[in-house]
Amino acid sequence: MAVAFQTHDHARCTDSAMTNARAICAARGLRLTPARARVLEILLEAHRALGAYDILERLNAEGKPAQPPTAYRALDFLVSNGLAHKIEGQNAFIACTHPDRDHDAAFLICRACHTVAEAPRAAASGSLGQAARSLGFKIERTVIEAEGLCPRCQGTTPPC
Amino acid sequence: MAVAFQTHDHARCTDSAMTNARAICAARGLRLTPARARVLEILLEAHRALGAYDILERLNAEGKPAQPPTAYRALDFLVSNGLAHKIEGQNAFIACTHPDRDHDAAFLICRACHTVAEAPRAAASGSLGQAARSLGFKIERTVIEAEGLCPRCQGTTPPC
DNA sequence: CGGGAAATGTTACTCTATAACGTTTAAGCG
DNA sequence: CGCTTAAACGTTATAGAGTAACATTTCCCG
Ligand SMILES: [Zn+2]
Ligand SMILES: [Zn+2]
Ligand SMILES: [Zn+2]
Ligand SMILES: [Zn+2]
Repeated sequence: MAVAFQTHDHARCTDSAMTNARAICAARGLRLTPARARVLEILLEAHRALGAYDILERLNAEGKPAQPPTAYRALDFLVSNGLAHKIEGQNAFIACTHPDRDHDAAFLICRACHTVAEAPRAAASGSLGQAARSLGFKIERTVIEAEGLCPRCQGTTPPC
Repeated sequence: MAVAFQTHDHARCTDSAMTNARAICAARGLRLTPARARVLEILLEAHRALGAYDILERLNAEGKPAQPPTAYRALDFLVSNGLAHKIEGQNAFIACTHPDRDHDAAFLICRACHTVAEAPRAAASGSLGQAARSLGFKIERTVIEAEGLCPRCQGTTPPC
């Protein structure tokens, strides 16, 4: 975990993540189309959060002129299937580092180098500070938001 | 705490919050100007997160034509001084329910009625789930983001 | 092969947020 | 009190993020 904070063989890191993503999609009957795969690659290469328009720029730089919906559709797919996450505090997206299952996650985001480490959700269920401390990460600001149903709305509202 | 989930005398609730805000600003030498006070009132009355443009609409409805910077400046002031918070997951703002000090906070947001309860940061340092359970809130999705300095960037980067 | 659903392309638009600059207001001081 | 100066505000324009709507293509499945 938190490989992002260590120097590592990043080409390998990206490759194995792509292979893993393909396997996951195959297993679940999901279509990792070229457009979606390319966006995931872009996210994996960056190893940090990218805005939808950053991704668009990269796509356009490759000769394929793309409009916003192209990027957002791919991102929606990746996020809904747990292959990427949205960093709400930055309106940006990042590839998931352990996409075994649909999951919420907790993030440690460096404001200096912009590296993002994803902590398994369990670490944050307990104390986020603990996870940070064990990584040597110094927290300056947190965004903690839980969405769901309040006591009054339970039972009176459809589950989705 | 979490008064938002209970029916309560909301006029009183709003009044006392405004009085409190005035006292805090006086004590800290901050200027709670009419524009800022009005935005805070609007937030308090709503008792839920409002977008900057929702606030603008209300301001304009009162005969004072206002442009975006007017709302954003007031919101920036309120947020930097701990009198309001930004809900990143919704690009929206909410009045703080216990603005004794500058603080991060954790939020429980009902997706049905949009009520927002602010849990003291301490509750989330431990387990957010625990705080939610004790309120009867059913969590469906969480946004947990910590910003700060990663091990590599500490010492090499100015503190602000 | 054909029918239908999923995915894409394309255009236009909405919502969110800030830059930049000039004017007003008001706190602080001799 | 009148002066200085910084903070606050008004205004215009523009940047950045996200979506609606509809036509077209792709591809799965029978
Ligand atoms: Zn890597
Ligand atoms: Zn993940
Ligand atoms: Zn608060
Ligand atoms: Zn509710």
